[in-house]
Formats: sequence, structure tokens, C-alpha cells
Amino acid sequence: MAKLNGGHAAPTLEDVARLAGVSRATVSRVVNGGTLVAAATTEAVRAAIDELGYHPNRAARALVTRRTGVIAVIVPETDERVFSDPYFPQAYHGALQAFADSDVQVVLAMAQPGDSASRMVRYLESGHVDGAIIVSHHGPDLARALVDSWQPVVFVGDPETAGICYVELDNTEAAIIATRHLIERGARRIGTITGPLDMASARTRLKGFQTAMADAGLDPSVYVEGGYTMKSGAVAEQLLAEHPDLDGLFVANDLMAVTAMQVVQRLGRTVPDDMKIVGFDNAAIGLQCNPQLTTMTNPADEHARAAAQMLIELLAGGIPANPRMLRPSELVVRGSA
Amino acid sequence: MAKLNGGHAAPTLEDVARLAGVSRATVSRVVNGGTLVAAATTEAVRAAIDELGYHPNRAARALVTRRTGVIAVIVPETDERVFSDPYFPQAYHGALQAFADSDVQVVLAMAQPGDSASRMVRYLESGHVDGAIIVSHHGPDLARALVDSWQPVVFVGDPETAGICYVELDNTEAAIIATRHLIERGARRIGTITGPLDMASARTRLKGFQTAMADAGLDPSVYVEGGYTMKSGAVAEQLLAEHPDLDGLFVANDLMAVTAMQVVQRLGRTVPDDMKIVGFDNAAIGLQCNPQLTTMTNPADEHARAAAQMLIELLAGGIPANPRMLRPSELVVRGSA
DNA sequence: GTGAAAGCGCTAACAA
DNA sequence: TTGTTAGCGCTTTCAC
Repeated sequence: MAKLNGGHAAPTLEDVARLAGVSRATVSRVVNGGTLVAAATTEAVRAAIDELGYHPNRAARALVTRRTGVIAVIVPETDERVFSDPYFPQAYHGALQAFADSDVQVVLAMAQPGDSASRMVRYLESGHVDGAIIVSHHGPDLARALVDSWQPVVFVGDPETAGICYVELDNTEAAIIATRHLIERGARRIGTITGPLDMASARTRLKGFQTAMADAGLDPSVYVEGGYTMKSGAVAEQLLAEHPDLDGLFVANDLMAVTAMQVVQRLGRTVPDDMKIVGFDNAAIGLQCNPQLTTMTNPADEHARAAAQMLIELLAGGIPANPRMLRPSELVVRGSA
Repeated sequence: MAKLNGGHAAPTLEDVARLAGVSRATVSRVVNGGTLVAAATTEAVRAAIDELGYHPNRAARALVTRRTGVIAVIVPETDERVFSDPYFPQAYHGALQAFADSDVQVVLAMAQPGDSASRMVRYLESGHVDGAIIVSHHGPDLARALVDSWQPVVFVGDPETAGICYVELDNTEAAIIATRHLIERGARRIGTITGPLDMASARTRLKGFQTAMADAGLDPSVYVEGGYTMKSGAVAEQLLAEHPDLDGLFVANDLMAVTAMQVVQRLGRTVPDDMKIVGFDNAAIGLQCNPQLTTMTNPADEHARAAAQMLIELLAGGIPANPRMLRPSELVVRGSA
């Protein structure tokens, strides 16, 4: 295809070599450093490079070195969601930090609205990235597709698929802690708003809730499914309509919890007196409501950083010491419970 | 480098060809469609592909086709800023839309904290992307570096560099409209909070403000530099300390305007009676303050979509009909002025 | 309808 | 210290 700027093609090693009067190999040597090259030769080559404005084609280099110098953070969610839930920026930030001084480019890829897993897989398999960190995933399809694709990937969140490394929050334990806290604060008829149940994290948090409730001899059956989005927190309305006697709410993320709190208050009940609420994720938005939201920590940046470390090990040809990493969550007590 | 999953290497065309008992060329034909291949052969090849789990290496293909199938949206800002200013998500969304049904992967790349322009340039020149849309840029360095890099790029915002396509909001005109509105509503001593003055948009908005003020016979000299961030809106404090008699404020984006309004109100003045404020960008946050923010539209998604169209033309080897596109901004009157 | 061969831009032995 | 050669995985004439 025609290149731009007057149809020039980008200069190649060959061009530089010809201009400098040396071989391609020599040019390659000065470009990549390392091997010793005579000062005069180096000088000539550099001059030629500058004159031509040469820059190596990394795709070609990648073909032989098997290294592209780019890693992807893949979020199989629409951009709307990625930008509206602070969890994702936080995760990306962690990945960025992990590669901060390693001159790899960290790109972020998210799904198009109607995408299946295949487009992301195709990108990963394309040879344009060395590896990837997958952040939010719905169901095991993506992971399955990746398992036999020879791609170095690490998931943040349980991929529910053998042979894939991941780091995950101990969601069960976290949900138990949250639920127990509600109980300790005096709540007895507690319901939960879950995340989308095609996601492992949502199911695990539900399971933790039910375990804690059953252990306390309370009814563990009251729940409604949300979507982890602010808007979907409105399902609280439905939950309260069906169970008007609820006095506690465990909401599987803060975005939904904030909305749920608004619903509760609009219905004329006070938080925490009539209704105790615990959220999840420790998002900044939880500080902006009144009362402030009690929540569970879920440090996406740390998780992504840990995932990046694993990825680096994989890339180096090793096997991570702890390929299934479960990280603890802590209760942050504020006003809502 | 060792690949994962037991050291398997990803299967190649060669492997498939051998297994199917045909040549590489034939496999390539069935993979890429187009050319006619005997049904039986096709069948055999497909079977081999499935058995091996073969996927083409796009980096290798890119080497010969000169097409990678990935385009990048480059935002030379830190991830913190990208995720905290709704302008960027909006821009990315527009780019995504433009490529929605074209099976190219649109990745997002942002800067690491201490990055110079060079890392981004390197990525662009890497051969791992076909082209890029550059969204927010400080000064002409990046554009200059790109001009002689043979890379198809389109800027959103004036790159201040010859030979680069861009689409830009008519910032001067927008600032004039905003300032005139303040004047019409009765403000006389008007100041402005600018964006970072290394950005063209910030300087142009300032210029528009000064033009409108001078045209109206008012003092155009009152301004203070902000950073387009929410936090930096606090410079309003300084501005008001130096010019306590101000009765109007043109703030170069909504994030800063919201903060500025808080400052004004904390100082005991009412908006819009004591102080009229016009913001910029038409961000959602402007609806959440009281009074709601009067602002200028700046539809980043449309701009990015237009930029994407230009990029597509460039990629096709053409020259965009209108390589320097100036788009209008409209006043949105709400409570603050 | 299919295969052989050349070549995309680069790196990495191996010689010289 | 430098050049020659082979080859990364793929597409694409050009013969057959």
C-alpha cells in the first residue's frame, strides 16, 4: 500500500547500509548496541540513519526476536463501562507501573459492543503483542480460547480454566467478612445485590454471602442480580418491594451500592439505622455519599501489578512461583454500616 | 524465547501444509479466501488447521501486506488524567465507533508519567500499528517527530505543524461566543482560567476571550493558567484574590469550572448573581453542580470519528478532502450565566 | 487448481 | 571488527 508523505516508503536497514557503505549486519549492530563496532563506522552509520530518518521496523524484528515490546491490558467490556467504573483505570494503572521502567509499551484494548471473545483472541494471537493481562471477563470462553493459543496471559480474576495463571481477590472470604459485619451491627434480614452472574467474582461474592448467612442461622436466599454498574444499583427497588422488611444490604460493588443507598433513602428509610449497607471495591465514590459507604477493599492496581510480575516471568520462559494468587480483602468501616 | 504451555511453539503455515499434504501457498489461499481452491483440498486444509489450532501470525503477514489491522488512539497524557477527564473516553468512543464494523483493533495508548514524545513515536513507528489518532498534545514536538516518520496520523486538535491532518474545534470562535454571552448577561469585569498554555487549545481559547473583551472595550488582561484538571480549578482562588471585583469568569473547561464555582461560592458570592460563569466541553459534571453550568459544546466523539475517517482515507493512499477540519462549538445556556 | 520460489525487514550465527 | 548467509512466517507472482 502506498505510504504517506509523497509516497515515500520508510527507509530500511538496507538503505542505511548502502548509504553508509557497510553491510546490513553492521547497521543492525550499531542500532542495537551491544556488539563492538569501530568508532568511525558507528559514526558513518549514525549519520546515514539521521539523514534518512531511519527507524527500525519492529514487526520485522519481532518476527526474528519473537519479542514485540508491547503488552496489552485487555478488558472485555465496552468502553463505556471501562471508563465509568474506577476499578478498570486502577487496574490499568497498576499494569503501567509494573512496566514503567522497562520501555515496553502497554496498550489498552476493550471490546466493541457486540464483540465475541474472538476479536480479542485474534489480537492476542496476532504477533503484535508479547502477552496480555486480562482484566474483567464474563464466563470461561475467553480463557478457554486462550489456553490453546500459546499466548502468555495472566488473568485478574479467576478464569475458571485449568492452565491459566491468575491473581484474584479472595471474594468468598471478603463477602463473608462483609456479611458478618452487617450481622454484628445488628442486621438480621439481609439481602444482597450481586454482580452479573456470568462473572466468577459475582458468583463467589454471592456464595460468601450465603455461607455467612447460613452460618449465622439466617435466611441466605434473598438476592437480586445487578450489573456492577451505577445504574443497575436500581434493582434495589425491586429487592425492597419483594422484601420490605430487609434491614441489611450487601452490595457487590460500590457503584451499585451508592445507587442502592439513594433508593433506600428515597423510600424514607435512614442509613444505617433502618438499613445497614456494605459495598465492595473501596471506590472513591463511596466517600461522596451520605453517610459514607462501608466497603471491602479490592486494590485492582496491586492485583494488576502482581499479574504483570507473573507475565514477566512467563515471558522470561519461567513458571510463576504462585500461579494462582489469592489476595485478601479488608473491611473499611464508614458510616453506612 | 520459550513459549508457554509446555514449550509448544505456535503452529505455522508450514506445519499446516505438511499435515494437509499441500504447499504453504495453498494453505495461505484457504486461510485468506478469495482465490479458488478445490473443495477437497480446502476441506483437508481446514481439518489440519483445526487439529493444530493454527492461527496466522499477523506480524509476519504485516511484513508483506504492510497492514497490521490495528490502529492506535494515542493520548500523550498520564492515565490518571485520561481517566478523570471525560473528554478522553468520549474521543476514544468516537474512534471505536468509526472502526466498529471493520475488524480492526483499536488500542489506546497513554503516556507514562515521565515520558517524552519518543516512546509514543517509537510505538507508532514500530510496524505494529497501521496508523494513529493523537488526541491531546502539548506543544508541537510529537507532531514534528511524526511528520518525518512516514506514519499515517491524524490529530484531534491543531498540531501546529505543517503537513499533518487534523480536526479541531473552532476554539477562538467558541471562546468569543462564551465571552460575549457573559457580557450580554451583564458581566463587565471578566477573567478567564486557561488550560495549560503549552497546549494550542488553551492558547486559542485565551485569544478568543481577549478578542471578545477588547472588541467590547473591556479589560482583556485578567487571566490565570490552570491545568484542565478538576484540582487546578482552584487557581480561581488566586484570581479572585488579585481581582476581587470580578463579576464574570470564562473557564476553559468544565472540570476546572466546577471547582471554580465552588471557590466562588465558598467565598460567599452567589452564582450567577454576583458572578457569572461559563465553562467549556459540555461535560456531564456540569449538570451536577448548583446552579448547573453554562458551557460550550466540544463533541470529542464526533471529532475523533472525523479524524478516523481521515485516517481511513490516508490508509487507503488518498489525501483527505479537507485535511484541516475546523468544527463549530455551540453555547449551552444553563444556570451559571 | 496447485506448487516453487522470491522476498517483506530484520537478527544471529558463522566466517573472514 | 565486519560481511555473508540463512531464516523468522507469511503472501504473491509465475509456472505447471
